[in-house]
Amino acid sequence: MTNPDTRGPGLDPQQLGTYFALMEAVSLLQHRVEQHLRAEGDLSYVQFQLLTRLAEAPGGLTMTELADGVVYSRSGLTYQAGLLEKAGLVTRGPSPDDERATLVAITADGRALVDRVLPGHVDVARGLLFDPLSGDDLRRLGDIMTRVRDHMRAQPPRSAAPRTRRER
Amino acid sequence: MTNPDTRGPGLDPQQLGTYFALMEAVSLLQHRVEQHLRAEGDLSYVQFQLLTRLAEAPGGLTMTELADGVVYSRSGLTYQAGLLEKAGLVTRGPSPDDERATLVAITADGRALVDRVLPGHVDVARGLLFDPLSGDDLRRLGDIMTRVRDHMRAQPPRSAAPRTRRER
DNA sequence: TATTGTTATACTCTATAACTATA
DNA sequence: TATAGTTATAGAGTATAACAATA
Repeated sequence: MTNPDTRGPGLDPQQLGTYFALMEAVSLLQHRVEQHLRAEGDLSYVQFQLLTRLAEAPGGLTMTELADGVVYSRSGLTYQAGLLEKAGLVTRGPSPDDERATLVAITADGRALVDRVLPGHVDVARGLLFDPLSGDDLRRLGDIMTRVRDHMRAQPPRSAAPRTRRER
Repeated sequence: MTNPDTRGPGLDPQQLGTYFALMEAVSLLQHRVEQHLRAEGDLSYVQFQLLTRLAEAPGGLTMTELADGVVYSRSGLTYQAGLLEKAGLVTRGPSPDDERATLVAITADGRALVDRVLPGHVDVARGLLFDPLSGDDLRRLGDIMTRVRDHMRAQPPRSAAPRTRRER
């Protein structure tokens, strides 16, 4: 009957509550932010992430560098980069350093779009996330989430070698 | 050139950093958690959410109640409920109170699956989220995110009446 | 008339595997 | 042989609109 008392250890109710509150809050935030980006710039959040990352990389990034941390598959990035290129927001070209690599760079239009969309984007985040927080809450949350993010980045992808999982 | 000094107000660098750290950390967390749920119980996170919600609703929930907070469209819920029903994890039947409503209830198999998957699920969350946090961090994060979630729940869906957005 | 839910459908996104080319 | 990237393709998920039934 999903009675907390009958479950094993490792299910600290406080951790569970914190975890669920975090996941629900961020899900709501993501949804609103996606709606805003789609309405304002016809962008998904992933595309927005790629553009902002490229906006801070003067010389452009290779596909591998660009994918890093955005988590998903190579082909997924190729797909997204293709969309951004078609929209004129990025360019793709061969890398001088490594003939295998593709260098992706943001265009002036891409920068303009980021600059146009970012203020409203942050307004949405502020209205939902920062409104109910004090200055001290904000500092603490920033400190906590920065540590958590760095910890997660350092975690091995859970399976650096599980090659096609055995089917039986 | 996306120079912070040339952007309007409302773009507090500390807020921005906190926001991005939060979004990236939770994205990574979601990804890992989805992988675990898929491998362990052949469930998406949304399906897991629906099941856990139903596990705490003795008499079952109507589709509308079940959808509430999970944000997405009616048809999306019908789709997911159909999958869960096909898998034998929930049942759907008419409501005695309102002939229009569908009552969704979790089955014994559904409960068993939740109970089987939850410990590992929390293990993943603990390894990624709670590991780098002190007890005090945890309390504070729980307090903050609970307030934020409640604030977000209270926010009007941004447009309680925007009926098909005018196309031009 | 408004609300509950389903269906049909189109579309976006993601992932796997096979493939090409360079290191 | 390993790495960078693309392509083909299949599958999951989501949203919109039209619809049926009940309040």
